[in-house]
Amino acid sequence: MSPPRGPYAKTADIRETVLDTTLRMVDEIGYEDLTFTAVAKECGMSKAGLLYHFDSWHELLLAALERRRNLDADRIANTPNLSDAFALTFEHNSQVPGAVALFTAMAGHAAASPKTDSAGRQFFERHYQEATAEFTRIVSSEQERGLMDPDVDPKTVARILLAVSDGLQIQWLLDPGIGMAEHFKVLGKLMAGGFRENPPAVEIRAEPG
Amino acid sequence: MSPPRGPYAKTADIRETVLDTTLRMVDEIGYEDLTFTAVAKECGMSKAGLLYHFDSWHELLLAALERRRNLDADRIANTPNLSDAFALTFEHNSQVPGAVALFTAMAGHAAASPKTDSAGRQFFERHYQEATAEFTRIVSSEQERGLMDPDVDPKTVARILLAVSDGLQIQWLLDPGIGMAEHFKVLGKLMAGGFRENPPAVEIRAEPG
Amino acid sequence: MSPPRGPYAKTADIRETVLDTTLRMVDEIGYEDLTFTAVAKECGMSKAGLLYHFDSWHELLLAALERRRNLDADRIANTPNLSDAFALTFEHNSQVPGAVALFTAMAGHAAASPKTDSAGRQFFERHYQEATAEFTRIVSSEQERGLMDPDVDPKTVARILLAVSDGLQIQWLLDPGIGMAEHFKVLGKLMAGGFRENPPAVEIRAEPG
Amino acid sequence: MSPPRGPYAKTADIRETVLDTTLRMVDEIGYEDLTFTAVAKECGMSKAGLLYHFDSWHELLLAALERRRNLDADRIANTPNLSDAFALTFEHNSQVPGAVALFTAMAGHAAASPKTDSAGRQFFERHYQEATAEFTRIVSSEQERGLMDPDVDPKTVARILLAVSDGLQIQWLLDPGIGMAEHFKVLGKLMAGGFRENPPAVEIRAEPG
DNA sequence: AATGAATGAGATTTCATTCAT
DNA sequence: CATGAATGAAATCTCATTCAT
Repeated sequence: MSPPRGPYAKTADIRETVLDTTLRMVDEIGYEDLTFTAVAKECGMSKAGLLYHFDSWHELLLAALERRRNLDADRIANTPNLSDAFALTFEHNSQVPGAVALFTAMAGHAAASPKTDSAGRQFFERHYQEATAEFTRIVSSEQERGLMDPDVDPKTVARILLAVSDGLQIQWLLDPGIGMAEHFKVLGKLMAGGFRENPPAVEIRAEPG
Repeated sequence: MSPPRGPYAKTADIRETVLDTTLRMVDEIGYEDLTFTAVAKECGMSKAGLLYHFDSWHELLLAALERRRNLDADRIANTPNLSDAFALTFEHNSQVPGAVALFTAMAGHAAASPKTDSAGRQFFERHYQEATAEFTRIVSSEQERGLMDPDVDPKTVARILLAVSDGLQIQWLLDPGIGMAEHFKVLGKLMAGGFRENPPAVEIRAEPG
Repeated sequence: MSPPRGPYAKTADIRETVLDTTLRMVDEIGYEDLTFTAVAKECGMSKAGLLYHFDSWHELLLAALERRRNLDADRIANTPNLSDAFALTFEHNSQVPGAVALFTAMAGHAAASPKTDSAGRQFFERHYQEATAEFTRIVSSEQERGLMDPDVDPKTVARILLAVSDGLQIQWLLDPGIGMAEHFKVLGKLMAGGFRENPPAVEIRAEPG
Repeated sequence: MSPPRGPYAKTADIRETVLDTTLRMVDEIGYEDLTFTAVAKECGMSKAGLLYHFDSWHELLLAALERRRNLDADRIANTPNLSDAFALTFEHNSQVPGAVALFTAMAGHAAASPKTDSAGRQFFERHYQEATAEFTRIVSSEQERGLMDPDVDPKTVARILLAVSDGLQIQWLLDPGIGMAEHFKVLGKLMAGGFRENPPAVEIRAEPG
């Protein structure tokens, strides 16, 4: 029942610390300059010491993305409101551009190297399944409340929204002048279609009237 | 004083050949395994020889992306129809997943390293400006033809569509089972909003009227 | 004063188990891929745990070779017949190519590093002394029975035979097609010289008459 | 016809120099402490520079063994006399114990790892084929001159002699007190069998007749 | 008797780049 | 216009070993 021993708890803590350090660093120095050596040093550990906790650099990276995903999931888990979920996600991502870039780069790699990067593929497939499920839930909720066309497949819409989220991020990184609030507003309007003239959902963080 | 024209033409030809080879290779072997050495060999050139034509590896990569962009721009230049433009872009991208991944990775890098990668940033800023302009033109056209809410800012919609395009790509790479046609259809419906019941725009490749 | 016997017996048992595991593994995966870590895991022990029983990896390896030697010595201890002794040794060695390779490699190292590997040198010197003694005994026996020229120094012949054994092994590993029986036959003939036309000794395992 | 360019000749020279340096070093410091880094430094080259000439460390090592083999082959190429060939080979080997150990270790590895070390296996198979052929030639010559039993297969004898050579080497390394001359003498006697009472061949370096 | 954690030293290899020719 | 040669910096990872518990 209980985990093998006391030290194990400590190990889990160390993993978390390392993962958080990795996520912090990737935003500070960018994912291309993020190296195993640098992470080890920042953690006050030797490279070999770090490899004791993670089997490889690649595995550590995936674990870091997974940790971020868990934090993200918690964030929107109780958000029934589409625009709020969207805004929350975006706001957080905006603060961790490096992590976003890392995510995208690794996703690209996993997608392009299905044979040699099975761990990566596995991770990203699951990530998108879960993320899609989460957004699907929200979209369905909007449909039930009459805020969105009930005839469209909620899962399809969820994937589209996920894509917008990923894609807008990149544009925003390259040009922070882009006003995201405005984009959310327009997106909400488009999503609502002709169903409600002033659907509360499109007002970012607005209290429904 | 001015150098003879002949060599210049040859140089330009070589650049083009190299760029096309690079784009072909990135799809065959993935951008992470694409190395300067490999490109040089495939071009039947020594590394030093290749560096005569391009100042650096990074510059070569950016040049390759630029070449792809030119080809892409030509493709949708005369497409007034939104869903056609969308489908055309996607169809081409689907055939060059490696180039898409490379693009995204370099964009991420440029965004995350504004100081050290000014060339990259410059390239991507211009790329998005041009791409946005292109899509803006199309969106405006749709609005003029009464296929889309004229009150929304066309540029904002254009950026959103661009984001969908970039984002859906990644999901599709990870799960080719995703039916893109279906997503286009739903996207079209959402874009059209309540303006037309069966707006021709949502029919992929359909002739209006 | 003296520690209780129980733990000692257990320790000795564990050492034996580890040694046998090591010998088994070296044949399965080759001596170059045989690592301390791998042995520990296969023994269901941690690395630190294994080091409790053996002072170092090198010591463990020497101990493993010593164990093999003991098994080998038992095998030919009661064999007065030269060709039988030869065949027995070879047959066993053929089934443990990894151990043979390990032996040779460590012997080479010990010979080449007399200063830094005194334990190794000590081991191999003793090994050859004992092996030579064993073969000398057999050669003498053959001479007494009139099967071999009594004028040659039996110890010298013993060393030569030992050398043939070690050397043929390598050739056989590289080309298992080499028929060892044939080589034994010829070797026996050469050893017998002109002393007996059909000396029983040269017929491998054959019943005389 | 002519090789591509002038510089090629220089490259061949460099390879030879590196190979000779490697062979010298392996005798000075032993093959287990011989590293790529050390060889590069001794050659006054960077590691990367050295890798320009050899694709990998393993390849360099095999090339070094091949060079040694060529030198060896030249040495006995014109020796029709068995004991002379034997003595020549041994004398040289005695001066390069490290190379002998390296050879044996790599042979063991190649034999034990046929799948992963195909280059090694290829090298050693060829090596033994050629060495066997050389000794076969000499043995046949001895038989023709009536110095050896003509009924035995010369190739089989050749392999046995090769084995003695490889095996005695190890024993001699471990105990340089072993008098090799004595062993040659006995070996010659055994080889000659009853054919000649005082066959000139058994006198090391003796002038026939 | 055995473990989890951590280390240090070093290994090979990759890769864009430089330079003289 | 192009090459062969050489480099430097860094990368990930291996492995036996140590130490406190």
